Amino acid sequence: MVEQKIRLSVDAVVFGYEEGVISVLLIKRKYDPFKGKWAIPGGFVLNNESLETAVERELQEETGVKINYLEQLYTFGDVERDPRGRVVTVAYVGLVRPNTFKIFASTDASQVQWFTIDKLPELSFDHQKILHTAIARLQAKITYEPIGFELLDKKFPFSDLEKLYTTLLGRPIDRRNFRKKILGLNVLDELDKKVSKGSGRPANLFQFNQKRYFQLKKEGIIFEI
Amino acid sequence: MVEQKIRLSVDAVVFGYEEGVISVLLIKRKYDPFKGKWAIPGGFVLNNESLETAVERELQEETGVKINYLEQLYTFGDVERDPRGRVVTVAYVGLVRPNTFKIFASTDASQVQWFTIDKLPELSFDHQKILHTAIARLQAKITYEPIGFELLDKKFPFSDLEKLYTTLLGRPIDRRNFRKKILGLNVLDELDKKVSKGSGRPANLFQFNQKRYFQLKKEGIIFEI
DNA sequence: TCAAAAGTGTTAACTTTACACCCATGA
DNA sequence: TCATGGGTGTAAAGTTAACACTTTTGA
Repeated sequence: MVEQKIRLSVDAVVFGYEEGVISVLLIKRKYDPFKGKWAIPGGFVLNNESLETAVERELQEETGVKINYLEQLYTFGDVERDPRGRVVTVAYVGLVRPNTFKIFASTDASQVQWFTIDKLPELSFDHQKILHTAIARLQAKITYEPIGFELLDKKFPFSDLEKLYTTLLGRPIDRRNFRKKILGLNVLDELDKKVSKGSGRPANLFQFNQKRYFQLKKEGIIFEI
Repeated sequence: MVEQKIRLSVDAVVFGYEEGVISVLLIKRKYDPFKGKWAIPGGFVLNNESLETAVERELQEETGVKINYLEQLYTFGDVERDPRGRVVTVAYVGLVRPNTFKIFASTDASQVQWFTIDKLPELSFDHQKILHTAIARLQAKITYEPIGFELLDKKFPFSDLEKLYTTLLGRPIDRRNFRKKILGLNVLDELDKKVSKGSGRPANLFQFNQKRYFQLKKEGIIFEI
């Protein structure tokens, strides 16, 4: 048997949400191949680190993000996907709260930038395919797992959640029905605090109760929009 | 940067269904590590083959199965999952019709055998974890994608489908409601043929119309049980 | 007092569930 | 003619969808 010459990398599609806009974090590549082109952050896995550790390390190194939620997306292994040779990459989806940290470019990245998901630049490797797979996963997943909260502040007005879902699903949502449904799931705690956004009636703040969610999930109650 | 010493393998959890029983195909390992123990079929990816090709090749080599449906499951990359060193494996789920081929053991396998999924032997590596992930995927997926048909004969009596779902979901199904629902999805062609199983009224045969399914899927109609 | 965003219920349409008897065949 | 599995409809319960006005605040 010939020696295996496959290298393994990880890549992370990191989504952030702010004010009705979903963005993806991309880096500009400092080195060849695809020098000067945009790419999903990622890199080679070290011999003694888990895949998740590798993702977090690469993200930290290249961009400075603080990952809030991370899940494996898919493994891309086409023979010709990397001009340097055979590189198989395990792609992840990450969710972050962009307002809780400052991004910076470092190591392999000459720039880091948030891109609105409907104004993406040309990407390196097969990263467009990966990105589209990730967007599809995110859109599908928010309808059956409570991951939307990972994109919002810990305490948020209900309208933020509604707007997030409107944006991600790409269609309007009936406010009354949505509120009824979500509150009926019993995983949000309503706080006493209120917050006002410029003008208009101040909104009550809510907080996702993960503990209660896991409890309910164990009992077979499912989250579904 | 130190040289990467990670090897990449693929593994396939192959499910078959016959007469109310879901089985998994396992091999008995011919060589160390875990020599003589049961394992999911799989092996190392060659430098110039895609992951899917690798799965199909390994399955063919070790067991002789004819894969009917194959989908990527998850990539398992724990540092300590293989005693030989760092091996990351991309696991797949395969569905087959066991009555359409003959299994045989070859290359790394000293035996190949179908195991009912609730009478599994002790497994090598982290294969138990992989297998459980695969079972969960199969159970979840048959409720929102028409993959159950891949386990049945091309032409099947409705009761076979019903029994398959009963088995996989692990709960009884109302015959009338199930029939209404499935036929309402409009993806089954009713044939003129009938088949009789020993005694009782002969059943009409049905056939899954994949073309129509893809058509309907494109139009946004979703398969759901 | 006006503009802006938050909050709130009811009804009709639709979907899901529960349920039992007759039919066609082979032994 | 009996045993066996196949085939069929209806009504009640539950869920989803449609819809508009009042409240609270800041300017």
